[in-house]
Amino acid sequence: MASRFNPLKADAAWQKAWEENRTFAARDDSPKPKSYVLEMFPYPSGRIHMGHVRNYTMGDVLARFRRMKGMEVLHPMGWDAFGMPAENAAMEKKVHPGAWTRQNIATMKAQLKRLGFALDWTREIATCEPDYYGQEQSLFLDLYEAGLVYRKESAVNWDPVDMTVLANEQVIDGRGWRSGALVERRKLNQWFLKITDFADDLLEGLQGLEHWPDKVKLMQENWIGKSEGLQFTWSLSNGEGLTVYTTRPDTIFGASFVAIAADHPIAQQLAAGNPEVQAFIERCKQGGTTAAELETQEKLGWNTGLTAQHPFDANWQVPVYIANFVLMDYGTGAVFGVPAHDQRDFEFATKYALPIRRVVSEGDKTAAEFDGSEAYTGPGTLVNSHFLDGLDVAEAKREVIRRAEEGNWGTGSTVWRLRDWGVSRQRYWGTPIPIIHCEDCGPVGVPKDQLPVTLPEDVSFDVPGNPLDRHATWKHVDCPKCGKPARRETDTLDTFVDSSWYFLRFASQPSDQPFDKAVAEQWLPVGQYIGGVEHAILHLLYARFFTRALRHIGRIDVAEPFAGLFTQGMVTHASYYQLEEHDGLERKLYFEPTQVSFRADGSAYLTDTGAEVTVGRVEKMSKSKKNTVDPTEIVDQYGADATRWFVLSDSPPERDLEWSESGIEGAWRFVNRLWRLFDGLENAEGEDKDLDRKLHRTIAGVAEDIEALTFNKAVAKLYELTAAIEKAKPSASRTAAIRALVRIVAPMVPHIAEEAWAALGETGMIADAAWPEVDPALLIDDEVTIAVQVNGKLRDTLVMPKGAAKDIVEAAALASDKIVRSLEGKAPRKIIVVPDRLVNIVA
RNA sequence: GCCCCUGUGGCGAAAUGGUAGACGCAUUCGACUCAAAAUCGAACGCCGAGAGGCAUGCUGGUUCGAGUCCGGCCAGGGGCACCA
Repeated sequence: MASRFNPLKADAAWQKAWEENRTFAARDDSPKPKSYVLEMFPYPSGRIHMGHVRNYTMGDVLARFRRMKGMEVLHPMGWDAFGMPAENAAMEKKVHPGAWTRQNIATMKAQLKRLGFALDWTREIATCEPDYYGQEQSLFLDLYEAGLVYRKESAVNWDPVDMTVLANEQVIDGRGWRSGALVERRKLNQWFLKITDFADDLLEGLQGLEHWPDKVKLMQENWIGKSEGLQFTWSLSNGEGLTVYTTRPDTIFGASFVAIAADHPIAQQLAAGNPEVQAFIERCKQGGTTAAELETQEKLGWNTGLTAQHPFDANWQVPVYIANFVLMDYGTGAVFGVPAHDQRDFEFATKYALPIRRVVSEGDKTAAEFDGSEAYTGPGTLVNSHFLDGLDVAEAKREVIRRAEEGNWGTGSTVWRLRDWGVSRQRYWGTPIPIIHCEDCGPVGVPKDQLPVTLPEDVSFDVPGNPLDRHATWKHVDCPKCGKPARRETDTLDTFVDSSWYFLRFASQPSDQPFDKAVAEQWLPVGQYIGGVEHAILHLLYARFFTRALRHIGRIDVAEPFAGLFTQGMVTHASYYQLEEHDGLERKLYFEPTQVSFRADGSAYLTDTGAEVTVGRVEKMSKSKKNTVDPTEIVDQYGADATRWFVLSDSPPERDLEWSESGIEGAWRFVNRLWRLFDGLENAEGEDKDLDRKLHRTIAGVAEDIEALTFNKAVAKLYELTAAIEKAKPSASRTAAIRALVRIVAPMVPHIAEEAWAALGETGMIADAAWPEVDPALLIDDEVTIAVQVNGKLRDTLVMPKGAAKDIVEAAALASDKIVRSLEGKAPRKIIVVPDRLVNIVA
C-alpha cells in the first residue's frame, strides 16, 4: 500500500472504472426493490457552483447508500436547457443560444463527473433537444384535446421603446432593463393550462405527502388559497348590474365604495366618451405585472359618478370607483371596499375621504365610528350590522350567503387564489407551441406525425423581440385541416413545462412516445426529490399539476410525482457591484467574488484596476448577480472526496449556508486520517467491547442520518468513531472497525473507499458492496448518566445502571453531598424522576 | 404589501420539553523536528481568585423544568405566478 493517498489519481481511476462497468446504470428489469433518487436538474448557466455541489452530493450519498442497502437505484441527471439567459448571451456575445447552451452542458457535465457522482448518464436529457421537446409538444396536444389548454387575454410587461415583452426579472424599478423606458402592462392573447381544474385535488393531495416538509405544504396551501366567499350583483344607478366577489360577506354593512378594474367592461365603456377616464385608465396601466409591485404601488381611484345600491338597503348608495389595485384577473374584476377591516380599502378610503365604518368589534371597541390607525382584520363579533349583530365572523358569513341565495341576488362559492397557468412566452429559446392559426378553422393542433415542430436555426438577435415572429418563412404554413395558408404559433412554452415531466422521461425514454406507462410506473413516484427551497411553490406545484393532468388523460396512474421531498437551503454569498449611470438612470454592474479584493476595514476594490466596489447583500448564488463560487479550484486542490465531505459537514442541509472556504482544510485532514487507518490495518487479536459498541452505534446512527439527510450529524458521528479507532489499542475489534469504516464512509467519500477496498483485498467494487450489519445487542448501554437538579438547576450527576428503579435513583440523588448542600436543609416538596435521564427536586 | 423560514461561543453548529455548546474550523500552549510542514497532546462561552453566577436575537407567558411550546417585537433570507 502506498503511504499517501493521491486523490487526483484515485478520483480519475475510479470514475473511469464506474463508467466502464456501467455501475450506476439503472436496470428497469432488476428484481431488486426500486428506489428513485432525484435532484432538481440544473439550468446550464455556464459552470456549476457550490449550490449544485451541495445539492448533488446530498442526493449522491443517498443513492449510493440505498445501493448498499440492496436497492436498484435510479439516479439520473439532465439539463433544464431552455431559458432566457441563452437568449441574453446570444444578444451580448453574438452566439447562437443552442451553441451557447450545448457548450455549457459539456462544461458542466465534465465538472459533475469530476465529483464522482453515481449518476446514470445513459438516461441524460437536455430539454432543448427535439427528442425531448417534441414529446412535450405531443403531451401539450393531448392536454389540448382533453380541454385542459385554452387561450385568453393576459397582461405582460411591455417595453414601449424596445417594443418587446419583458420578464419580471428584466423590469428594474419599473423600467425596462435595456431601454430604461417606463414599463406598462399590455394585454396579449396567450395559452393557459387549466391548473385551477385541479385546485381542490392539489390541495387535498398535500395531506398524503407525509415525507414533505410542513413548510412547503403550508406554502402551497396558502398559494392555492381556498376560501369560501360570496358572488353577488350590485344594481348600478345606470341600470346595469355589477358582479363582485368577496371573501368577507360578513362585512357587507361596512361597505363604503365599490371599485372596478381599469380594464373592466364598465370602465372601458365610460372611457369611450370621456378622455379624462381614458387618461386615468392609461395611468393605471403603468408599471409591471408583479404582485409585489401592484400591492405596494400608490392606490389610485377615479370616481365614476355612478352609484351602487346596497343589497340589504334600497336607500343606501355607495360610489363606484375605477381603481388601480383591482385586477381583472382575480374574481370578477370588481370588489366592494370595507375600509375598517381591509388595509388596502382603509388606505383608499383615507385618501378619498370615504366613510370608515366598524362592523367587527375589536375587544370592547364597538362604535360605528372607526378610531383605529389601520384596518382591523382580526376576529370579533359583528356590530352595526342589523341582523348580523352578535354573530361571530364565520356565522355572519354563512348568514349573508344564506340570505343572498334566498333572495336570489348572490351565490356562495369557493374562491381560489390559484390562477390558471399562463404558458406562452414571446421568446425563441423554448419549446415551440405546436399550434397553427387558421383564419377559417381557428387554432389547430399540429398533427402528431408532423412533430416535432423544431426551432429554426437561422435566427438573429440583433434587435429586441421574438426572432420566431420575424423569421422570414418559419411561421408561414398551411392549415392542417383545410390546407389554406395559415400562421404558425410563434410563442414558446414556459420552461416550467419542460421541468414538469422530465422525471417521467428519465424513468422511460422510448423514441416514439413521451414515456412508456408501465416502465415509468415501475420507478414512480420519485422516492426522494432534493432541490432548493426557492422551488417550494412554482416548480413543485406545476409538476404536481402536470402529473395529475397526465393521469387525467390516462397516460399514467400516478398522482403525486414526488413521494419524498427535501428542500435544501441555499448557498449564499455577498454580491459586489458598482453603480453605473446610463442615460441618466443608475444601474448595478456586478462583479464576481474572484475579481474582488478587500482592505482591512472590509471595503472592497477590483483587484485589476483598484476601482471601488460596493459590498452588496448576502443572497443566493445566481448567475445574474455574479456571486457564484466555482468548485473547480477546490476539487483540483483537494480532490473530489474532500470536497464532498466538506459540503456535507457542519451546516444542516436545509439551512442557508453563507459560503466560506474555511473548513476545507479540515475535510482534507480527515481524508488523510482515514487513509492512515486503512493503510495501517493490522491483524490483531482480542476484543474491545467499547469500540464494538461505538462502531455499531455509528453504523446505525449514520444510516439513520443518511436517510433523514442530516449529513452534518453523520459527519460528526464519523469523526467520533474515527477518533475512537485511532485511540484504541490493536485488537480484532479494531481491525473489524476499520474494515467496517471503509464501508460506512463509502457513500460520502467513494473514491478513497474504493481505493481502500481494493487495497484491503476485498472483491469487486465497494459501490456494489453491502452496508454493514448492525448487532442490536451492542446498541444498548448498561450505564446511564442521570442529571440531578434542584429547582430545575443542575447540581450533580449520577452514574446508574440503565433502567434503575425510580425509588433507587431518587434515594441516590438525595444522598448526594452536593444535593444536600444545595437544599440548605429545605425539605423536598416534590421530586420528579425521569427514568434514565434526570431527577428534579423541587424545594 | 402578502405567504414561508431562520436567529445558540470568534466562526459552522449539536441538543425525543430534561446535564446548552457534541463534532468541526480558527486561536493559544506543549510534544516531535536543526527548522518547517505534517502529525500527536492540551486549553478554548462570558463574569469571578473560588464557591458560584450569567448566557440560545429582544420581550412577556405556559411548565417541576423552555434553545425547544404559545403571544408580541426586531433583524436576516426565500417566494409572490415571465429568473430558474
